[in-house]
Amino acid sequence: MPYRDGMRARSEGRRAEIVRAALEAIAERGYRGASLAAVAERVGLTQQGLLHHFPTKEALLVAVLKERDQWDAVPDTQWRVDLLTALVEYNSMRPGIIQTFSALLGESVTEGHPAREYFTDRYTRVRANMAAVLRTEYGDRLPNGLTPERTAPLLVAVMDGLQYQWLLDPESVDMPEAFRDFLHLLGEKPDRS
Amino acid sequence: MPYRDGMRARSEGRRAEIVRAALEAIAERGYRGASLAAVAERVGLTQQGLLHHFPTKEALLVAVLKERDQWDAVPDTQWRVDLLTALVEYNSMRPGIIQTFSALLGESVTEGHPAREYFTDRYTRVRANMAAVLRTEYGDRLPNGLTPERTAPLLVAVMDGLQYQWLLDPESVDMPEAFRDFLHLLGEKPDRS
DNA sequence: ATTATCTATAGATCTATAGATAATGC
DNA sequence: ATTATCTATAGATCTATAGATAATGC
Repeated sequence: MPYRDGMRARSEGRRAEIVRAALEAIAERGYRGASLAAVAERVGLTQQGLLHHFPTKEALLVAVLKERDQWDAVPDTQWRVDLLTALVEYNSMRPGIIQTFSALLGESVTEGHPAREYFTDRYTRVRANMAAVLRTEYGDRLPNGLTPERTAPLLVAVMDGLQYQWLLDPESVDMPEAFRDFLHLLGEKPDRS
Repeated sequence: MPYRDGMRARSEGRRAEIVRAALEAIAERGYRGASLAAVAERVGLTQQGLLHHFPTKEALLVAVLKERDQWDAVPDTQWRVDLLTALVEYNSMRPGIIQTFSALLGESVTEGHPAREYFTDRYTRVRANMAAVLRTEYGDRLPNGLTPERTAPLLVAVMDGLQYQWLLDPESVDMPEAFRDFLHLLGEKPDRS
């Protein structure tokens, strides 16, 4: 069925362009501050033209969040602590994306924000996933005695918190180094062969 | 000079009321999303009445940030790690305030946000201060070998990151417990008597 | 006189709907 | 026919200014 696929392919391409533009606009002004017109301008459309592809502003946000899920799409079962280090290093090379989602996270704690549920669910999932990763690599207790479940929220908190400090002052904060320091704090991994 | 003092006292009282209302409005909608009219309504004023006390929206934000500086106004030299634990416990009882400043921090990483410089400067100061606190209590190296300067950004990151997780899902995240876990990770303090 | 507050209003936005026009692909 | 895009526009907001009115405290 070359017709339907052709249509979808072209349409999806346009939509992808728009999502990319939305990511940039949100990085600059947050979700509430990013107008549809500003996003549209980035892809050479009028605001009404954009609404042909996403019927509401919220629909566009949903697409942005869906896009985010694609990224660190290492399958949940294949995460390892050293991949986290690599992820932080990679992140430190793309401030734009980090800025987008740090701004969204900040906004999402306000009442009735359309990304609130997304982030709540995501953190629940990520904490559980990180706990599983830690258990695989350290066993039921880390060297310092903490359980993986108690350590996971700290691991996630450090990643997020460092991003804010780094975005505000990249010269003063070496994010990857700081994250490695945190892993060092967790203690040496036991030999589990 | 009872006249001038009287005037200032009454005026300052009104201004303080307005700042309090602004803190609440920002917690609910962020700075960009909080309209002057919404703040004014909270104190029974019209939007134009409010502008008599703060000539612009940004002037009101500046007052909000100034207020923030008053709080953890333990003199820089008198901080101790166990006061941090108490602070985190105290914070966990006032979600409103934490929400206000978590929302502001998130917004502040976007371009040209009026609180950006405030937060940049604040984090520089807080990191230096935390490093000094750690040095006083642990000496030049923590038990795990990290210097106070390398540990300080992690300490700050954990506090901020935990706040987001806790605001999004207070049932699932025990913020004070998690923070104590982090301090445990730093290792036992040496006897420095 | 100074201070606090109000009404009226200008001038920008912003999201979303309605409906026209052009292009595309059977 | 379907899809993509545009113009026109409704209806809400939003910040800020201008200027009137009332209250306060010498």
